[in-house]
Amino acid sequence: MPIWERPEPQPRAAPVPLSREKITAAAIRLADAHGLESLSIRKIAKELGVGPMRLYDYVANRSELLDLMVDVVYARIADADRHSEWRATVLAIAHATREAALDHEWFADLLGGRPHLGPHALAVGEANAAALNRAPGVHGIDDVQRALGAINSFIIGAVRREVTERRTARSTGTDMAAFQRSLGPYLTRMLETGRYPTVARLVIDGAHLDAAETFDRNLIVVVDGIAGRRQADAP
Amino acid sequence: MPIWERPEPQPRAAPVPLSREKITAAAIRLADAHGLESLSIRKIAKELGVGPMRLYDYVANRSELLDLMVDVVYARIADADRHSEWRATVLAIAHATREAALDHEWFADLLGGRPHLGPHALAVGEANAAALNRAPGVHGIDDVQRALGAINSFIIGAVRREVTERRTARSTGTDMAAFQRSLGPYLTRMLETGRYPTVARLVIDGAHLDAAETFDRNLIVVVDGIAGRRQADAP
DNA sequence: TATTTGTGAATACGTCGTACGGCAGAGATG
DNA sequence: CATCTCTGCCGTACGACGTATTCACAAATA
Repeated sequence: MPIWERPEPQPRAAPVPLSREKITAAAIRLADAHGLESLSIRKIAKELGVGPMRLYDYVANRSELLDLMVDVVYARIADADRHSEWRATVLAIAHATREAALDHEWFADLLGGRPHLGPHALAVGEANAAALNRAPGVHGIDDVQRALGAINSFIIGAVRREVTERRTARSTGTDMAAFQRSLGPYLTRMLETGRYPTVARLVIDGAHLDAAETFDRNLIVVVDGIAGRRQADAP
Repeated sequence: MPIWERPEPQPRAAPVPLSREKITAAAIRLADAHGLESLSIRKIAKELGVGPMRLYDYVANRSELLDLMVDVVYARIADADRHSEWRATVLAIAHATREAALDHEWFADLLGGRPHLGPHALAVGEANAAALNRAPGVHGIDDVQRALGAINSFIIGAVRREVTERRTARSTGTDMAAFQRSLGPYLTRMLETGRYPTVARLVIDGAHLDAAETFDRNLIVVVDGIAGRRQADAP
Protein backbone atom coordinates (compact mmCIF):
# COMPACT_ATOMS: atom_id res chain seq x y z
CA MET A 1 0.00 0.00 0.00
CA PRO A 2 1.42 3.42 -0.96
CA ILE A 3 2.12 5.54 2.07
CA TRP A 4 -0.35 8.27 1.19
CA GLU A 5 -3.16 5.74 1.32
CA ARG A 6 -1.99 4.43 4.61
CA PRO A 7 -4.54 4.99 7.37
CA GLU A 8 -3.83 7.93 9.60
CA PRO A 9 -2.29 6.43 12.73
CA GLN A 10 -4.83 6.86 15.48
CA PRO A 11 -3.56 8.89 18.40
CA ARG A 12 -2.82 5.81 20.47
CA ALA A 13 -6.29 4.50 21.16
CA ALA A 14 -7.50 5.01 24.69
CA PRO A 15 -5.93 2.03 26.42
CA VAL A 16 -8.44 -0.63 27.35
CA PRO A 17 -7.40 -1.56 30.83
CA LEU A 18 -6.96 -5.30 30.66
CA SER A 19 -6.58 -7.75 33.47
CA ARG A 20 -6.54 -11.46 34.09
CA GLU A 21 -10.04 -11.16 35.50
CA LYS A 22 -11.45 -9.42 32.44
CA ILE A 23 -9.79 -11.90 30.10
CA THR A 24 -11.04 -14.87 32.10
CA ALA A 25 -14.55 -13.46 32.23
CA ALA A 26 -14.62 -12.95 28.47
CA ALA A 27 -13.29 -16.46 27.92
CA ILE A 28 -16.00 -17.93 30.14
CA ARG A 29 -18.65 -15.95 28.30
CA LEU A 30 -17.49 -17.32 24.97
CA ALA A 31 -17.07 -20.87 26.23
CA ASP A 32 -20.58 -20.80 27.69
CA ALA A 33 -21.95 -19.62 24.39
CA HIS A 34 -20.03 -21.70 21.86
CA GLY A 35 -18.22 -24.46 23.74
CA LEU A 36 -14.61 -25.16 24.53
CA GLU A 37 -13.72 -26.48 21.10
CA SER A 38 -14.34 -23.19 19.41
CA LEU A 39 -12.77 -21.08 22.15
CA SER A 40 -9.61 -19.50 20.85
CA ILE A 41 -7.22 -16.86 22.03
CA ARG A 42 -7.97 -14.86 18.93
CA LYS A 43 -11.70 -14.81 19.52
CA ILE A 44 -11.25 -13.75 23.12
CA ALA A 45 -9.03 -10.93 21.97
CA LYS A 46 -11.58 -9.87 19.40
CA GLU A 47 -14.29 -9.96 22.07
CA LEU A 48 -12.17 -7.57 24.10
CA GLY A 49 -11.37 -5.36 21.11
CA VAL A 50 -7.67 -6.05 21.32
CA GLY A 51 -4.93 -7.72 19.30
CA PRO A 52 -4.39 -11.40 20.09
CA MET A 53 -0.91 -10.89 21.45
CA ARG A 54 -2.11 -8.54 24.14
CA LEU A 55 -3.48 -11.46 26.11
CA TYR A 56 -0.01 -12.92 26.48
CA ASP A 57 0.94 -9.99 28.66
CA TYR A 58 -1.43 -11.37 31.27
CA VAL A 59 -1.59 -15.08 30.57
CA ALA A 60 1.26 -17.42 29.71
CA ASN A 61 -0.63 -19.57 27.25
CA ARG A 62 -3.98 -21.07 26.44
CA SER A 63 -3.80 -23.82 29.00
CA GLU A 64 -3.07 -21.42 31.82
CA LEU A 65 -6.16 -19.51 30.78
CA LEU A 66 -8.19 -22.68 31.05
CA ASP A 67 -6.86 -23.14 34.56
CA LEU A 68 -8.00 -19.64 35.44
CA MET A 69 -11.45 -20.31 34.05
CA VAL A 70 -11.73 -23.50 36.05
CA ASP A 71 -10.80 -21.77 39.25
CA VAL A 72 -13.46 -19.14 38.74
CA VAL A 73 -16.03 -21.91 38.69
CA TYR A 74 -14.50 -23.43 41.80
CA ALA A 75 -14.95 -20.08 43.49
CA ARG A 76 -18.65 -20.43 42.97
CA ILE A 77 -18.60 -24.02 44.21
CA ALA A 78 -16.70 -22.90 47.30
CA ASP A 79 -19.59 -20.62 48.10
CA ALA A 80 -21.82 -23.65 48.60
CA ASP A 81 -23.24 -23.51 52.06
CA ARG A 82 -20.87 -24.73 54.69
CA HIS A 83 -22.61 -26.86 57.23
CA SER A 84 -21.09 -27.96 60.45
CA GLU A 85 -22.37 -31.44 59.74
CA TRP A 86 -19.82 -33.31 57.61
CA ARG A 87 -22.40 -35.10 55.50
CA ALA A 88 -24.31 -31.97 54.60
CA THR A 89 -21.05 -30.32 53.57
CA VAL A 90 -20.03 -33.17 51.30
CA LEU A 91 -23.44 -33.34 49.68
CA ALA A 92 -23.58 -29.58 49.20
CA ILE A 93 -20.21 -29.52 47.45
CA ALA A 94 -21.24 -32.36 45.17
CA HIS A 95 -24.50 -30.68 44.22
CA ALA A 96 -22.81 -27.35 43.69
CA THR A 97 -20.27 -29.01 41.41
CA ARG A 98 -22.99 -30.64 39.37
CA GLU A 99 -24.94 -27.41 39.03
CA ALA A 100 -21.86 -25.45 38.07
CA ALA A 101 -21.09 -28.00 35.36
CA LEU A 102 -24.61 -27.80 33.99
CA ASP A 103 -24.27 -24.03 33.78
CA HIS A 104 -20.79 -24.21 32.25
CA GLU A 105 -20.64 -27.40 30.25
CA TRP A 106 -17.00 -26.79 29.30
CA PHE A 107 -16.23 -27.23 32.99
CA ALA A 108 -17.25 -30.87 32.67
CA ASP A 109 -14.82 -31.28 29.78
CA LEU A 110 -11.98 -30.06 31.96
CA LEU A 111 -13.04 -31.93 35.08
CA GLY A 112 -10.58 -34.61 36.05
CA GLY A 113 -8.41 -33.82 33.06
CA ARG A 114 -5.87 -31.65 34.82
CA PRO A 115 -4.83 -31.10 38.41
CA HIS A 116 -7.00 -28.47 40.02
CA LEU A 117 -4.62 -26.38 42.07
CA GLY A 118 -6.11 -22.91 41.96
CA PRO A 119 -6.81 -21.27 45.31
CA HIS A 120 -10.55 -21.86 45.10
CA ALA A 121 -10.14 -25.45 43.95
CA LEU A 122 -7.89 -26.02 46.92
CA ALA A 123 -10.46 -24.41 49.18
CA VAL A 124 -13.14 -26.79 47.92
CA GLY A 125 -10.79 -29.74 48.36
CA GLU A 126 -9.98 -28.58 51.87
CA ALA A 127 -13.62 -28.24 52.86
CA ASN A 128 -14.39 -31.65 51.45
CA ALA A 129 -11.40 -33.34 53.05
CA ALA A 130 -11.99 -31.68 56.41
CA ALA A 131 -15.61 -32.79 56.36
CA LEU A 132 -14.69 -36.37 55.56
CA ASN A 133 -12.09 -36.26 58.27
CA ARG A 134 -14.91 -35.72 60.74
CA ALA A 135 -17.02 -38.55 59.33
CA PRO A 136 -17.60 -41.58 61.51
CA GLY A 137 -16.13 -44.50 59.54
CA VAL A 138 -13.06 -42.50 58.44
CA HIS A 139 -9.93 -42.93 60.52
CA GLY A 140 -6.59 -41.48 59.60
CA ILE A 141 -5.37 -39.59 56.58
CA ASP A 142 -5.36 -42.67 54.37
CA ASP A 143 -9.06 -43.16 54.88
CA VAL A 144 -9.65 -39.52 54.05
CA GLN A 145 -7.64 -39.91 50.88
CA ARG A 146 -9.61 -42.94 49.77
CA ALA A 147 -12.96 -41.45 50.66
CA LEU A 148 -12.19 -38.20 48.90
CA GLY A 149 -11.01 -40.13 45.88
CA ALA A 150 -14.15 -42.20 45.70
CA ILE A 151 -16.49 -39.25 46.00
CA ASN A 152 -14.59 -37.08 43.58
CA SER A 153 -14.39 -39.93 41.10
CA PHE A 154 -18.12 -40.38 41.24
CA ILE A 155 -18.77 -36.67 40.84
CA ILE A 156 -16.41 -36.32 37.91
CA GLY A 157 -17.82 -39.30 36.08
CA ALA A 158 -21.44 -38.54 36.80
CA VAL A 159 -21.14 -34.94 35.71
CA ARG A 160 -19.32 -35.83 32.52
CA ARG A 161 -21.87 -38.45 31.66
CA GLU A 162 -24.78 -36.14 32.28
CA VAL A 163 -23.29 -33.35 30.21
CA THR A 164 -22.51 -35.60 27.26
CA GLU A 165 -25.96 -37.07 27.46
CA ARG A 166 -27.52 -33.65 27.47
CA ARG A 167 -25.43 -32.64 24.49
CA THR A 168 -26.42 -35.57 22.36
CA ALA A 169 -30.02 -35.09 23.41
CA ARG A 170 -29.80 -31.48 22.31
CA SER A 171 -28.26 -32.35 18.97
CA THR A 172 -30.61 -35.19 18.16
CA GLY A 173 -33.79 -33.95 19.70
CA THR A 174 -35.42 -35.50 22.70
CA ASP A 175 -38.16 -37.59 21.26
CA MET A 176 -37.70 -41.10 20.05
CA ALA A 177 -38.46 -40.29 16.42
CA ALA A 178 -35.77 -37.66 16.15
CA PHE A 179 -33.44 -39.97 17.98
CA GLN A 180 -33.94 -42.79 15.53
CA ARG A 181 -33.61 -40.39 12.65
CA SER A 182 -30.28 -39.13 13.92
CA LEU A 183 -28.51 -42.21 15.24
CA GLY A 184 -30.99 -43.78 12.92
CA PRO A 185 -29.82 -46.49 10.61
CA TYR A 186 -26.86 -47.38 12.74
CA LEU A 187 -27.99 -47.64 16.33
CA THR A 188 -31.45 -48.89 15.52
CA ARG A 189 -29.99 -51.63 13.38
CA MET A 190 -27.53 -52.46 16.11
CA LEU A 191 -30.20 -52.80 18.73
CA GLU A 192 -32.37 -54.83 16.40
CA THR A 193 -29.69 -57.46 15.98
CA GLY A 194 -30.81 -58.79 19.34
CA ARG A 195 -27.25 -58.89 20.58
CA TYR A 196 -27.86 -56.12 23.09
CA PRO A 197 -31.24 -56.90 24.63
CA THR A 198 -30.63 -55.20 27.96
CA VAL A 199 -29.18 -52.09 26.38
CA ALA A 200 -32.13 -51.99 24.03
CA ARG A 201 -34.52 -52.02 26.94
CA LEU A 202 -32.53 -49.27 28.60
CA VAL A 203 -32.66 -47.11 25.52
CA ILE A 204 -36.31 -47.75 24.78
CA ASP A 205 -38.01 -47.28 28.11
CA GLY A 206 -35.28 -46.05 30.40
CA ALA A 207 -35.15 -42.48 29.24
CA HIS A 208 -37.59 -41.00 31.68
CA LEU A 209 -35.46 -41.02 34.83
CA ASP A 210 -34.87 -37.64 36.41
CA ALA A 211 -31.18 -36.78 36.17
CA ALA A 212 -31.01 -34.75 39.38
CA GLU A 213 -32.69 -37.43 41.39
CA THR A 214 -30.50 -40.18 39.97
CA PHE A 215 -27.41 -38.16 40.79
CA ASP A 216 -28.62 -37.58 44.30
CA ARG A 217 -29.53 -41.18 45.02
CA ASN A 218 -26.27 -42.55 43.67
CA LEU A 219 -24.29 -39.89 45.47
CA ILE A 220 -25.87 -40.82 48.77
CA VAL A 221 -25.05 -44.45 48.23
CA VAL A 222 -21.41 -43.59 47.57
CA VAL A 223 -21.08 -41.17 50.47
CA ASP A 224 -22.76 -43.40 53.01
CA GLY A 225 -21.02 -46.46 51.67
CA ILE A 226 -17.61 -44.86 51.85
CA ALA A 227 -17.83 -42.77 54.96
CA GLY A 228 -20.97 -43.20 56.94
CA ARG A 229 -22.12 -46.75 57.32
CA ARG A 230 -18.82 -48.57 57.20
CA GLN A 231 -18.54 -48.61 60.95
CA ALA A 232 -22.23 -49.08 61.52
CA ASP A 233 -22.19 -52.13 59.28
CA ALA A 234 -19.43 -53.73 61.25
CA PRO A 235 -20.63 -55.93 64.07
CA MET B 1 8.64 -23.88 -12.19
CA PRO B 2 9.72 -24.45 -15.81
CA ILE B 3 8.55 -27.78 -17.08
CA TRP B 4 12.04 -29.18 -17.64
CA GLU B 5 12.76 -28.76 -13.95
CA ARG B 6 9.54 -30.42 -12.96
CA PRO B 7 10.17 -33.65 -11.05
CA GLU B 8 9.92 -36.82 -13.09
CA PRO B 9 6.53 -38.23 -12.21
CA GLN B 10 7.08 -41.47 -10.36
CA PRO B 11 5.48 -44.49 -12.02
CA ARG B 12 2.52 -44.37 -9.63
CA ALA B 13 3.94 -45.87 -6.48
CA ALA B 14 2.72 -49.33 -5.63
CA PRO B 15 -0.59 -48.56 -3.91
CA VAL B 16 -0.48 -49.16 -0.19
CA PRO B 17 -3.72 -50.96 0.51
CA LEU B 18 -5.38 -48.88 3.17
CA SER B 19 -8.24 -49.76 5.46
CA ARG B 20 -10.08 -48.40 8.47
CA GLU B 21 -8.30 -50.98 10.59
CA LYS B 22 -4.83 -49.97 9.43
CA ILE B 23 -5.59 -46.31 9.91
CA THR B 24 -7.01 -46.88 13.37
CA ALA B 25 -4.05 -49.01 14.38
CA ALA B 26 -1.59 -46.35 13.25
CA ALA B 27 -3.55 -43.68 15.08
CA ILE B 28 -3.51 -45.72 18.27
CA ARG B 29 0.22 -46.27 17.93
CA LEU B 30 0.83 -42.54 17.62
CA ALA B 31 -1.58 -41.63 20.41
CA ASP B 32 0.08 -44.14 22.72
CA ALA B 33 3.46 -42.67 21.93
CA HIS B 34 2.78 -38.94 21.91
CA GLY B 35 -0.66 -38.33 23.36
CA LEU B 36 -3.96 -37.22 21.94
CA GLU B 37 -3.07 -33.55 21.74
CA SER B 38 -0.38 -34.11 19.17
CA LEU B 39 -2.31 -36.68 17.18
CA SER B 40 -3.17 -35.24 13.81
CA ILE B 41 -4.56 -36.54 10.58
CA ARG B 42 -1.42 -35.36 8.83
CA LYS B 43 0.89 -37.29 11.11
CA ILE B 44 -1.14 -40.46 10.79
CA ALA B 45 -0.97 -40.11 7.03
CA LYS B 46 2.77 -39.61 7.19
CA GLU B 47 3.10 -42.68 9.42
CA LEU B 48 1.30 -44.64 6.71
CA GLY B 49 3.33 -43.10 3.91
CA VAL B 50 0.32 -41.50 2.32
CA GLY B 51 -1.10 -38.06 1.60
CA PRO B 52 -3.38 -36.66 4.29
CA MET B 53 -6.45 -36.67 2.09
CA ARG B 54 -6.26 -40.40 1.51
CA LEU B 55 -7.57 -41.00 5.01
CA TYR B 56 -10.82 -39.26 4.18
CA ASP B 57 -11.66 -42.09 1.81
CA TYR B 58 -12.00 -44.34 4.83
CA VAL B 59 -12.93 -42.00 7.67
CA ALA B 60 -15.34 -39.10 7.62
CA ASN B 61 -13.38 -36.82 9.91
CA ARG B 62 -11.09 -36.70 12.86
CA SER B 63 -13.78 -37.27 15.45
CA GLU B 64 -15.04 -40.40 13.72
CA LEU B 65 -11.50 -41.70 13.84
CA LEU B 66 -11.42 -41.10 17.57
CA ASP B 67 -14.61 -43.13 17.86
CA LEU B 68 -12.98 -45.98 15.99
CA MET B 69 -9.96 -45.88 18.26
CA VAL B 70 -12.17 -45.95 21.33
CA ASP B 71 -14.06 -48.97 20.08
CA VAL B 72 -10.85 -50.89 19.50
CA VAL B 73 -10.05 -50.45 23.17
CA TYR B 74 -13.56 -51.56 24.09
CA ALA B 75 -12.97 -54.71 22.09
CA ARG B 76 -10.17 -55.55 24.44
CA ILE B 77 -12.31 -54.72 27.47
CA ALA B 78 -15.07 -56.94 26.12
CA ASP B 79 -12.61 -59.81 26.22
CA ALA B 80 -12.48 -59.55 29.99
CA ASP B 81 -13.46 -62.85 31.48
CA ARG B 82 -17.16 -63.41 31.53
CA HIS B 83 -18.26 -65.00 34.71
CA SER B 84 -21.69 -66.36 35.33
CA GLU B 85 -21.67 -64.57 38.65
CA TRP B 86 -22.94 -61.01 38.19
CA ARG B 87 -20.54 -59.48 40.69
CA ALA B 88 -17.45 -61.06 39.19
CA THR B 89 -18.51 -59.82 35.75
CA VAL B 90 -18.99 -56.25 36.90
CA LEU B 91 -15.68 -56.20 38.72
CA ALA B 92 -13.86 -57.76 35.78
CA ILE B 93 -15.18 -55.14 33.38
CA ALA B 94 -14.19 -52.35 35.72
CA HIS B 95 -10.69 -53.67 36.15
CA ALA B 96 -10.29 -54.28 32.45
CA THR B 97 -11.38 -50.70 31.76
CA ARG B 98 -8.87 -49.34 34.22
CA GLU B 99 -6.04 -51.41 32.79
CA ALA B 100 -6.91 -50.45 29.24
CA ALA B 101 -6.84 -46.80 30.21
CA LEU B 102 -3.46 -47.15 31.86
CA ASP B 103 -2.12 -48.73 28.68
CA HIS B 104 -3.77 -46.11 26.46
CA GLU B 105 -3.90 -42.92 28.42
CA TRP B 106 -5.70 -41.09 25.61
CA PHE B 107 -8.60 -43.44 26.26
CA ALA B 108 -9.06 -41.79 29.63
CA ASP B 109 -9.25 -38.40 27.91
CA LEU B 110 -12.09 -39.62 25.74
CA LEU B 111 -13.90 -41.54 28.47
CA GLY B 112 -17.23 -40.02 29.28
CA GLY B 113 -16.72 -37.24 26.78
CA ARG B 114 -18.73 -38.72 23.95
CA PRO B 115 -21.38 -41.40 23.65
CA HIS B 116 -19.79 -44.80 23.22
CA LEU B 117 -21.89 -46.52 20.60
CA GLY B 118 -19.44 -48.74 18.76
CA PRO B 119 -20.28 -52.43 18.59
CA HIS B 120 -17.73 -53.40 21.21
CA ALA B 121 -18.71 -50.57 23.52
CA LEU B 122 -22.29 -51.75 23.24
CA ALA B 123 -21.17 -55.30 24.00
CA VAL B 124 -19.45 -54.14 27.16
CA GLY B 125 -22.50 -52.14 28.16
CA GLU B 126 -24.70 -55.13 27.51
CA ALA B 127 -22.58 -57.47 29.60
CA ASN B 128 -22.49 -54.97 32.42
CA ALA B 129 -26.22 -54.24 32.30
CA ALA B 130 -27.15 -57.90 32.04
CA ALA B 131 -24.99 -58.70 35.05
CA LEU B 132 -26.53 -55.92 37.11
CA ASN B 133 -29.94 -57.12 36.04
CA ARG B 134 -29.19 -60.39 37.81
CA ALA B 135 -27.92 -58.68 40.96
CA PRO B 136 -29.96 -59.09 44.12
CA GLY B 137 -31.04 -55.56 45.12
CA VAL B 138 -31.74 -54.53 41.50
CA HIS B 139 -35.36 -54.74 40.41
CA GLY B 140 -36.63 -53.47 37.12
CA ILE B 141 -34.99 -51.59 34.31
CA ASP B 142 -34.86 -48.32 36.24
CA ASP B 143 -32.73 -49.88 38.91
CA VAL B 144 -30.42 -51.27 36.25
CA GLN B 145 -30.12 -47.84 34.72
CA ARG B 146 -29.24 -46.22 38.02
CA ALA B 147 -26.81 -48.94 39.04
CA LEU B 148 -25.06 -48.88 35.69
CA GLY B 149 -24.86 -45.11 35.88
CA ALA B 150 -23.32 -45.16 39.31
CA ILE B 151 -20.71 -47.75 38.45
CA ASN B 152 -19.80 -46.20 35.13
CA SER B 153 -19.56 -42.78 36.74
CA PHE B 154 -17.16 -44.10 39.32
CA ILE B 155 -15.04 -45.87 36.73
CA ILE B 156 -14.84 -42.86 34.45
CA GLY B 157 -13.91 -40.49 37.23
CA ALA B 158 -11.47 -42.83 38.93
CA VAL B 159 -9.66 -43.63 35.73
CA ARG B 160 -9.41 -40.02 34.68
CA ARG B 161 -8.10 -39.01 38.06
CA GLU B 162 -5.53 -41.76 38.11
CA VAL B 163 -4.27 -40.96 34.62
CA THR B 164 -3.94 -37.24 35.30
CA GLU B 165 -2.18 -37.98 38.53
CA ARG B 166 0.24 -40.28 36.79
CA ARG B 167 0.90 -37.65 34.14
CA THR B 168 1.73 -34.92 36.57
CA ALA B 169 3.86 -37.34 38.55
CA ARG B 170 5.71 -38.19 35.35
CA SER B 171 6.25 -34.57 34.43
CA THR B 172 7.33 -33.39 37.86
CA GLY B 173 9.17 -36.43 39.09
CA THR B 174 7.96 -38.66 41.84
CA ASP B 175 9.94 -37.56 44.83
CA MET B 176 8.99 -34.71 47.04
CA ALA B 177 11.98 -32.58 46.13
CA ALA B 178 11.26 -32.63 42.43
CA PHE B 179 7.63 -32.02 43.21
CA GLN B 180 8.36 -28.90 45.21
CA ARG B 181 10.75 -27.71 42.55
CA SER B 182 8.13 -28.04 39.86
CA LEU B 183 4.91 -26.86 41.48
CA GLY B 184 7.44 -25.24 43.69
CA PRO B 185 6.96 -21.66 44.66
CA TYR B 186 3.26 -21.76 44.03
CA LEU B 187 1.83 -24.86 45.64
CA THR B 188 4.31 -24.94 48.48
CA ARG B 189 3.49 -21.34 49.31
CA MET B 190 -0.20 -22.11 49.08
CA LEU B 191 0.01 -25.01 51.47
CA GLU B 192 2.16 -23.01 53.85
CA THR B 193 -0.49 -20.35 54.20
CA GLY B 194 -2.19 -22.74 56.59
CA ARG B 195 -5.48 -22.29 54.84
CA TYR B 196 -5.50 -25.86 53.58
CA PRO B 197 -4.30 -27.97 56.49
CA THR B 198 -6.07 -31.17 55.51
CA VAL B 199 -4.99 -30.93 51.89
CA ALA B 200 -1.46 -30.28 53.07
CA ARG B 201 -1.49 -33.44 55.12
CA LEU B 202 -2.86 -35.35 52.14
CA VAL B 203 -0.11 -34.07 49.89
CA ILE B 204 2.68 -34.58 52.38
CA ASP B 205 2.09 -38.03 53.71
CA GLY B 206 -0.71 -39.40 51.62
CA ALA B 207 1.26 -40.24 48.51
CA HIS B 208 2.07 -43.80 49.33
CA LEU B 209 -1.31 -45.44 48.76
CA ASP B 210 -1.38 -48.11 46.08
CA ALA B 211 -3.51 -46.94 43.19
CA ALA B 212 -4.74 -50.37 42.16
CA GLU B 213 -5.77 -51.26 45.68
CA THR B 214 -7.54 -47.95 46.22
CA PHE B 215 -9.45 -48.40 42.99
CA ASP B 216 -10.45 -51.89 43.99
CA ARG B 217 -11.61 -51.01 47.46
CA ASN B 218 -13.64 -48.03 46.33
CA LEU B 219 -15.09 -49.99 43.45
CA ILE B 220 -16.28 -52.70 45.79
CA VAL B 221 -17.94 -50.17 48.03
CA VAL B 222 -19.80 -48.70 45.08
CA VAL B 223 -20.82 -52.03 43.59
CA ASP B 224 -21.99 -53.53 46.83
CA GLY B 225 -23.62 -50.32 47.92
CA ILE B 226 -25.50 -49.94 44.68
CA ALA B 227 -26.41 -53.48 43.83
CA GLY B 228 -25.61 -55.96 46.51
CA ARG B 229 -26.50 -54.83 49.94
CA ARG B 230 -29.44 -52.57 49.26
CA GLN B 231 -31.94 -55.29 49.89
CA ALA B 232 -29.96 -56.84 52.71
CA ASP B 233 -29.92 -53.49 54.48
CA ALA B 234 -33.68 -53.19 54.33
CA PRO B 235 -35.49 -54.66 57.31
C1' DT C 1 -6.85 -44.22 -31.77
C1' DA C 2 -9.94 -40.87 -29.36
C1' DT C 3 -12.66 -40.11 -25.44
C1' DT C 4 -14.53 -40.81 -21.10
C1' DT C 5 -14.11 -42.02 -16.34
C1' DG C 6 -12.56 -42.77 -11.88
C1' DT C 7 -8.98 -42.29 -8.40
C1' DG C 8 -5.02 -40.90 -5.77
C1' DA C 9 -2.12 -36.77 -5.11
C1' DA C 10 -1.35 -31.97 -4.69
C1' DT C 11 -2.66 -27.60 -3.84
C1' DA C 12 -5.42 -24.23 -1.41
C1' DC C 13 -8.09 -21.97 2.35
C1' DG C 14 -9.21 -20.44 6.74
C1' DT C 15 -7.99 -20.97 11.62
C1' DC C 16 -5.16 -21.92 15.27
C1' DG C 17 -1.28 -20.82 19.10
C1' DT C 18 2.37 -18.01 19.66
C1' DA C 19 7.46 -16.01 18.40
C1' DC C 20 9.36 -11.86 16.89
C1' DG C 21 10.65 -7.12 15.36
C1' DG C 22 9.95 -2.56 15.21
C1' DC C 23 8.10 1.75 16.80
C1' DA C 24 6.10 5.48 19.73
C1' DG C 25 6.31 7.84 23.90
C1' DA C 26 8.56 8.54 28.48
C1' DG C 27 12.22 9.13 31.17
C1' DA C 28 17.25 9.59 31.66
C1' DT C 29 21.51 11.76 30.46
C1' DG C 30 24.77 15.00 28.19
C1' DC D 1 17.49 21.88 25.25
C1' DA D 2 19.14 17.85 22.48
C1' DT D 3 19.82 13.15 22.27
C1' DC D 4 19.72 8.57 23.77
C1' DT D 5 17.94 4.49 25.94
C1' DC D 6 14.41 1.91 27.52
C1' DT D 7 9.80 0.10 28.05
C1' DG D 8 5.74 -1.44 26.87
C1' DC D 9 2.51 -2.18 22.81
C1' DC D 10 1.08 -3.84 18.40
C1' DG D 11 1.11 -5.76 13.84
C1' DT D 12 3.08 -9.17 11.20
C1' DA D 13 4.70 -13.77 10.43
C1' DC D 14 5.34 -18.80 10.80
C1' DG D 15 4.35 -23.47 11.04
C1' DA D 16 0.68 -26.74 11.92
C1' DC D 17 -3.90 -28.03 11.77
C1' DG D 18 -8.58 -30.06 9.48
C1' DT D 19 -10.51 -30.41 5.28
C1' DA D 20 -12.64 -28.70 0.34
C1' DT D 21 -11.32 -28.54 -4.18
C1' DT D 22 -8.66 -29.13 -8.16
C1' DC D 23 -5.68 -31.64 -11.01
C1' DA D 24 -3.19 -35.21 -13.58
C1' DC D 25 -3.01 -39.45 -15.25
C1' DA D 26 -4.01 -44.64 -15.77
C1' DA D 27 -7.48 -47.67 -17.08
C1' DA D 28 -11.64 -48.47 -19.48
C1' DT D 29 -14.54 -47.80 -23.33
C1' DA D 30 -15.97 -46.54 -28.06
